[in-house]
Amino acid sequence: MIKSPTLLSCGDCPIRHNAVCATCDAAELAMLEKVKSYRTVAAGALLAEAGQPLTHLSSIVSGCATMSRTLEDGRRQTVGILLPSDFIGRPGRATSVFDIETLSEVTICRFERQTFETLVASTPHIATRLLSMTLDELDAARDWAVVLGRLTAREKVAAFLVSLARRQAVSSGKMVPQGATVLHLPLSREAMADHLGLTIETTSRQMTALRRDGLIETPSNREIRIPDFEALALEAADDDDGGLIA
Amino acid sequence: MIKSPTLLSCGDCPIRHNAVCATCDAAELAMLEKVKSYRTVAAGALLAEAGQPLTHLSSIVSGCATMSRTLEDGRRQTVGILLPSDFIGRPGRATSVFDIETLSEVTICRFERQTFETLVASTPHIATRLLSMTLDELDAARDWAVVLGRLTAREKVAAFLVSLARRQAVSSGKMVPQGATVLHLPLSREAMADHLGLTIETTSRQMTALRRDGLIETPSNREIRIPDFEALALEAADDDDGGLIA
DNA sequence: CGATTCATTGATTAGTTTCAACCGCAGTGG
DNA sequence: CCACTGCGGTTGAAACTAATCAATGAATCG
Repeated sequence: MIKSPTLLSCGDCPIRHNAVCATCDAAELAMLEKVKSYRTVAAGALLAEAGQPLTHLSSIVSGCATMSRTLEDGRRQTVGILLPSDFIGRPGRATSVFDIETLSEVTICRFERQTFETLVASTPHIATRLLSMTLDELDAARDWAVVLGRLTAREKVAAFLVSLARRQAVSSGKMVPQGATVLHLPLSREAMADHLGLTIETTSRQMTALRRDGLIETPSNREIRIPDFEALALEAADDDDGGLIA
Repeated sequence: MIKSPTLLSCGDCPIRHNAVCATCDAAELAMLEKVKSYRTVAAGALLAEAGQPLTHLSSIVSGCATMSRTLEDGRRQTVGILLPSDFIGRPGRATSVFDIETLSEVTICRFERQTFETLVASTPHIATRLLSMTLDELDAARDWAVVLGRLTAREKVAAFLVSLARRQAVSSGKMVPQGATVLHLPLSREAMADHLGLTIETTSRQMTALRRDGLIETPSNREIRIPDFEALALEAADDDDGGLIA
């Protein structure tokens, strides 16, 4: 399950400019360098479990994971898709509130909780960045509440593809997807359904419907081509214009 | 709409120990005192509008408000119920992402954005407290996603009453509601429905059903008596035990 | 007292879930 | 080599939950 990590210096780190360390200067990076450690985990692993102690805080360096909660009777809701530069764990709380499960092989950059909390307290660059990231996540979580509470199944699926396309566009440099876009789906239909508050079947049907209507093409199950991004965004009913407000 | 504020010193402030200023010392309070101003607004006022500039950040001192978004076609989702000590506005962003609407007469303690952001940068006690509050809100937003995505109408209504009872218990000193509890509903059925992702009619029917089943009593439309809090919590299916993890 | 607003209740409809079957593909072992 | 099995995904039919449409009741306010 846990593979030996590839050594990486912060300067070469792919999430150097997006993660919690984004605004750190050279001296601060040197401190982080001393206390960080990488870990690579196979797909399907539990990085954290609801109610269980979480000894390390970490950033996703590569790969994809979900944050979810499962009710006693088995109903599951995924409350977040974790992609590179996303943060795992909650400073100031010793146990995890959600399950964190890897969807692909995932490499994380981790810090022992106590060490990290000391660092936050003593390094304003990190504290400020953490606050900013947390505020962004809060906005995203509330945006998602609108999707879960008020959109139809078709709109939910469209909204999910649109949000994923936006995140992949951001992390690959170009800020906003436009016109034709190709999208790699890091999730199974089941994981999508868990995030959308739908069943697998409904999710699949809506994917089929979007394909039938020419809004998406599916070269393979995990690849989506969006011929006209704006048209798909329109299906999502969410009047979010891409979050360019900042 | 805007009434003349009652003068109040921070030491006497009802949210002194719960708001963003909770961990400030006397010197820090003195600084806040100089730059704060109170404002009291009638029920039904818009404190902020999605997409519009938000010049002040504030804390709710008394009263109740909702944070919501409305889609072009009129569908509305409330993403948060704001009660005393809750924070309004997002440091680092000049415009509001949501509508903030008062449900009752509301008094807020407000700070000009620039001033507050300077204060956050220079006062670790405020920055830390703000981070901690934001993290709590993030957890709450994600918890609510589970409600919106996976609970039935009956469970949603029960979950809402349970969460409101918990918040009112916390703010009135006792930490956890137990046995028989009386609850003041600051929201109309419509506001409840908007928060639950349901229609007014369904919300009303589920209230009736919970009353029929003896889980709640309704002396008036805005008053709920919960004879057995644990029984109601059980109806909510949400295995949250009250968030005592902190 | 009529008008208005908010809440409840009933009947019907629509959208999503549930139950079930089937397909395509990859891995496995006779 | 190829039937067998397991898994993820798709599709169909029936069941069910919540939404919609419509009417009534209760409370508040000029």
